[in-house]
Amino acid sequence: MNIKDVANRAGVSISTVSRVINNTAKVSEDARKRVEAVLKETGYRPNSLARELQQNKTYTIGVLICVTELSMSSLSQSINAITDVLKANNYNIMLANSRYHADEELSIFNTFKEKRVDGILYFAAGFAKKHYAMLKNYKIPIVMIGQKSNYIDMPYVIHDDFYAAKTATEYLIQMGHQDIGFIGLPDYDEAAGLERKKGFKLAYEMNNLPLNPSRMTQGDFSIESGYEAMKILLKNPDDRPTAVFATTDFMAIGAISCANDMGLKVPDDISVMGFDDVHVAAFYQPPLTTIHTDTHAVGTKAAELLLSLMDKDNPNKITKYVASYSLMERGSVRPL
Amino acid sequence: MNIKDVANRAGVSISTVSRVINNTAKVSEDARKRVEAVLKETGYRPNSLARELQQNKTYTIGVLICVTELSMSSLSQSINAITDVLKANNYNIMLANSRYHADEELSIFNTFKEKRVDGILYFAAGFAKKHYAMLKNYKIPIVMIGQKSNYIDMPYVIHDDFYAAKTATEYLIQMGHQDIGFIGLPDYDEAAGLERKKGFKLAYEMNNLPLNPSRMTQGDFSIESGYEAMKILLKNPDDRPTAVFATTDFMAIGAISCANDMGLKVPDDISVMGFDDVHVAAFYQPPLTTIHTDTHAVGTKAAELLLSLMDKDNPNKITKYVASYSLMERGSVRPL
DNA sequence: TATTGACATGAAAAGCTTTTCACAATAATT
DNA sequence: AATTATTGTGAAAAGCTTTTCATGTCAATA
Repeated sequence: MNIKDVANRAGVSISTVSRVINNTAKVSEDARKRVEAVLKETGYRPNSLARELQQNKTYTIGVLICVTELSMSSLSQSINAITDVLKANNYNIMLANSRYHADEELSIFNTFKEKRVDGILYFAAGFAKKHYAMLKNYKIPIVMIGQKSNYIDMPYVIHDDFYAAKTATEYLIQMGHQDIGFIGLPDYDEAAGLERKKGFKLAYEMNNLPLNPSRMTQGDFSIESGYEAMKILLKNPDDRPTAVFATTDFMAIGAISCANDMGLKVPDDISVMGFDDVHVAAFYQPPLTTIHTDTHAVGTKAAELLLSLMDKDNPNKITKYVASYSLMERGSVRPL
Repeated sequence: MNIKDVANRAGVSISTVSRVINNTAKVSEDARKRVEAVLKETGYRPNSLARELQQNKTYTIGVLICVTELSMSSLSQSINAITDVLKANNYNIMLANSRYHADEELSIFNTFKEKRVDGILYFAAGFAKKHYAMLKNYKIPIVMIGQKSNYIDMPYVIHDDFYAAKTATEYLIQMGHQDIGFIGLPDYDEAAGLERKKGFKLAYEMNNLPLNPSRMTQGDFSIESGYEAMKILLKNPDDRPTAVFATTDFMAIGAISCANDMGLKVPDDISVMGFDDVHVAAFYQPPLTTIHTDTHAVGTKAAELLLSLMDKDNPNKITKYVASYSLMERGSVRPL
C-alpha cells in the first residue's frame, strides 16, 4: 500500500494525495473528501523513508548517552525534558547508549550519520582524542551535555561542577570536618569528574587544609564502586576521615551501605555527602545531603539550543549554558 | 557527497562502488583499491534512508516503554540485554517512552509504522481496548513484554507475576505475619499489577486468612506513591499490619521512608517486602527483602523471539516465555 | 580457429515521496 | 468580447541506494 494505490482508489493523481496529506496546497473539496475517505479506509501511512530521503531531513535527533544502566544514571530527568521540547517541535528521538565503550561511541556517531539524524545531543563522559578527529568535520550539529571540550569548539550545556563541588566541600568544612575522604571519578580530560575534583581541592586549599593522598579514592559512578572506595577509606580503624564526599549519589549510597556493613552509622559516626540529587536520594536512609543539580533545565536548554542551531534562519545563537545548583541539607551529614 | 561522487572520483560506476561497500560481488583488485581510497579520503557514509527504502528493511527495532522516568524503572537491565542481542544481529534501536499516556502510545505505534521499523518490543503496562483496534492488523511483528493480552494473540515474554507474588506472600505468612498490608498497582486489565494482586489474594485464601479491605492500598510504581500508601496503612496507631507487601521495590522504598518518618523502624517494628530487585534494593537501609526477577533473561528472550519472528525462513517459532524468579531474603522482613 | 564459459562492469529500473512546472479550466478584469 | 489572473490538477524530476540484466573482455575448451 503506497501513495499510488491511494491515488488510484480515490481517482486522483499522486500529487493531489500528497497535498491532502501534508496540507501543502489547495485541493478541491470534492477531491479532498475522496482522498480522506480512502486514507481512513486503508489506514495508509506515508513511508517516512521516502519522504525524508526527498526532503533531506529526518526530523530525528540522535541522543547519545553513556551509562552502564539506564536506572543508574542521573540523566533520566534531562532526557524527559529533552523529549518534551523535541516532541513539541515534532522531532523524534533516537537514543543510543555507548556504555563507556569509546569505540561504541564512534560507531554510534557513524550510525547517526548514516541514519541522517538532523542533530545530536551528546551526553559526554570523557571526550577523547579519538573523537576529536571524527567530530572535527562531522557536519551534523551537536550539543554536548555535561562537559565542554577544549579541543574543539562545540556548543555545550553543563552543570557547574567545579563550583558545586567547591560549595559542597566548603559546607563540610563549615560543619567542622577537617579530614574529608573523597570518592572521585576517572580523571578523563575535560570530564565533569575532573571538575568536581578540582572544586574539592580548591576548597581544601583555600581553607589551608593539607590534602592527604590516602583520602583520595576513585569510583566509576556505580553503587558498587562507592562501596569499594569506602572500604579503602575505612580500612584503618585508627585513621578514618570524619566525612566523605562522594561525587555521585549512587557512590554515596554505596559508601553508606559499606559504612553500615562495617558497623558505622551515618551520620553519627561518619558523614557522607553526595552529588546529583537523584530521585531516591531523598528517600534513602538517612536521606542524602547532596548537591541538587538542575537536570531539567539542562535537558530543556540543550534541546532548545540544538533546535536553534539547526534553524538556519535564526541568526542569534546561544551556544553555552551553565545550569544552576543548590545544596540540599538532609540527613547524611552532621556537624562535628 | 553521495555514491555518484565516489564513483566519479574513483573512475568507476555506481554499481561497483556499491559492490565494494557491501561486499556483495567480486570486484577487481584494481577497482576495489581505487574505491577504498576514495572512501577513506572522503569519509563517505552511504545514506541509509535510500538503502532502506530500496531494500524495504530498516534494521531498526522500535522499543516502546512506559515509565515516568528512566531511572525509576526496573527494566533497564532488560533494555541492556535487548541492546546486546540486537546489536549482535546488526539491528538499531529506536526507544520511545509513552510515560503512561495511552494516546501517546498510539502515536508512537504510528511513528514506528511510518519509520518502517522491522519489529517492535512492547513493554506494556495495561494493554487497553484502544490498542486492540489499532494493533489487530498492524502487520509489523510485535513482542509484548511484561504482560500478555487476552484480546489478541500476541507473542509475549513475561515474569511469573502471579506465582512470584504468591510466593512472596506465603513467605511473609511463614514468617508469622497474619496481617499484611498490600500496596498494589492500578488494576488495568491484563497488567502485571493485577497478577500480583491475584497472587497475594490466593496465598491469603489458601492460608485461611481473612482479607481486610482496609489493608489494600494502591500506588503507581513511584516512590512517592509508596510513601502515601504507607501513610494510609499506618494511619491508626492501634490498628497496623505487622508486614507490608509492596509490589514494587520503589514503592517499598517509599513505604520504608514513610515508616521512618513516623518513627517506626524496619524491620523491627514492621516488615516490608518488595518486588523486582532493582539495583539499589540490595544497598538500601535496610537491604530490601524482595522478589528477584530475571530481567536479563526477559530482555534476551524477547529480543531473540522477535528476531525469530522476523525471520521468514525460520519455521519453528517460540512465542511465549515465562521467566524465572527467586526470593531474596535480606533485611527488611523479620519473623514475627 | 571457433566456441563456450567465466568474469568484471555499467546502464537502468525500482523503491516511495515531495515538489516544481506546465496546462487547462474557470473567474475576474478591461 | 478579449485579455489577464486565479485555481486545481497531473506529469515528471529529484532524492540516493541496491539489484537485475545485458554487454564486453578475456581465458579456456573443442
